[in-house]
Amino acid sequence: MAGQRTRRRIPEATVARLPEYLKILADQAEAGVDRISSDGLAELAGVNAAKVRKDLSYLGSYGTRGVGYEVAYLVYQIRRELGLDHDWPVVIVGAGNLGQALAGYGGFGERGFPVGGIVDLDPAKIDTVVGGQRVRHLDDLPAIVQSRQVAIGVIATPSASAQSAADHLVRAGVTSILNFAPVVLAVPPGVTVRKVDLAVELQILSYHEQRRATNGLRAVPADGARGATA
Amino acid sequence: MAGQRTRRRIPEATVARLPEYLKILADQAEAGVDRISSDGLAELAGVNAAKVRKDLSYLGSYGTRGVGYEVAYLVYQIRRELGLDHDWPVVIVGAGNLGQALAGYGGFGERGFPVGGIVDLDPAKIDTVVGGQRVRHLDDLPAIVQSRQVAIGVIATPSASAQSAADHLVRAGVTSILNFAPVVLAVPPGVTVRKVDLAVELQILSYHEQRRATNGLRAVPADGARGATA
DNA sequence: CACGCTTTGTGAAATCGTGCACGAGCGGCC
DNA sequence: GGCCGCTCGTGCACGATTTCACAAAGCGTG
Repeated sequence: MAGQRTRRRIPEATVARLPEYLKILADQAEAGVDRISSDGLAELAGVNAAKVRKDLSYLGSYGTRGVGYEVAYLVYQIRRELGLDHDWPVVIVGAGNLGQALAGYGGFGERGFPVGGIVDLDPAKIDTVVGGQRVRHLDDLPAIVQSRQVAIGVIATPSASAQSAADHLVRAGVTSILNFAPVVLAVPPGVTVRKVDLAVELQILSYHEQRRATNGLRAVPADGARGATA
Repeated sequence: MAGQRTRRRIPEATVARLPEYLKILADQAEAGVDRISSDGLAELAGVNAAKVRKDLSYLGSYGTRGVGYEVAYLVYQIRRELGLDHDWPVVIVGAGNLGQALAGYGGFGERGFPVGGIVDLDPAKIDTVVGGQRVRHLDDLPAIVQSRQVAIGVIATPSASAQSAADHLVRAGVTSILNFAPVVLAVPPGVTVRKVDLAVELQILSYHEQRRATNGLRAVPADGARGATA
């Protein structure tokens, strides 16, 4: 019972799908569904049933042959594996348009990532209140990170300041960064960075549109989550 | 000169990197750099040089051996391949927190994706002005899509309305969707969907944090754009 | 004009991810 | 208690992607 250690290394592709499964399973649990088959989950997630089984098998053998998976238990196991059995406060760097929207968007806290602080450099923004948080000066970053045990930083600054923001975060002790600025960050080994770039997403869509126009009218499912026919 | 047709099918993984290269190259061009080697570009993009060469080779043989690539020409070719030689107006569905932030964020227009319209269902939001656009009723969607030749829709609604938003978009003639709602959309074949889910990104970071805590302190680069040591 | 240095473009090998097919295990029924 | 039907877990083949390694091809120099 004492925290079974992580069994094996989970492939990155699987890790990227687990949150999706988790969301669906949590919804199902709320809707009163007790059990689900790999087929059922696959349909809801828009993926192949074999993939679901293989993905879940990395967590352990938590299914029952002939029956399926117990939803609640699966939710528990995925949460545990993803480290979602406790909250992860995040600190947002940059209280501009995007930073404010992120702080104001309640979705973070609900899903286990409460905003532990917002910092900025602009004196005009400091001490204003955004999403229930008082904006503090960048210099306070180390104190915020220490006191609230923040491990995840969100960069919502203009591109030009993003690298500096990353440096500050790393120096303050943050080891995971979600970067919204369209620049490639340099960070020391041991720090994980993920990037979200809306322009990139749109440009990928543009490619598919362009291709549809140039060649015949061919269906080209995109890489991410693709929809299935209803 | 008359639009060389697309040479081959470009792998999806490559398509996802081209916008990154494009961004870097455009920055370099602006900084006055004329030529760049696969090595140089690789370093700036945080990837392997061979990968850069292979990626670019899908566009054609636009490099000069012993010299490198001409930045301006590469920019031109990537833009052409991605279909960025003209603007792609987008329509935003949902004028809530996120929709407003997206419309207000100037980055879209600058990068060739002007906001061609915003629609919502809430009478309280309709006719308010967001990011220079008057919010219109969802019923006006077909008219907006037709008149402005919109091919790309952005879903910024609550989860519960996302599927309905997608249905409206598809019916209005949109063939590419960028979905910010944390749900799997069902769309007919021929429609491309990409999903951006902040909670998923954070949960992936959480996994890596959790793993760092459980096992030794091991460096685990994430899937997306990872940073290199400075 | 030939040589050597540099950097591209690309086969081939290695790795990673996906999907199929099927044996194994479980619950329910007779 | 044994049989049947269902669904998981997984070995295997396949396809996609990454990486390596090197021949081909410019460019500058003597």
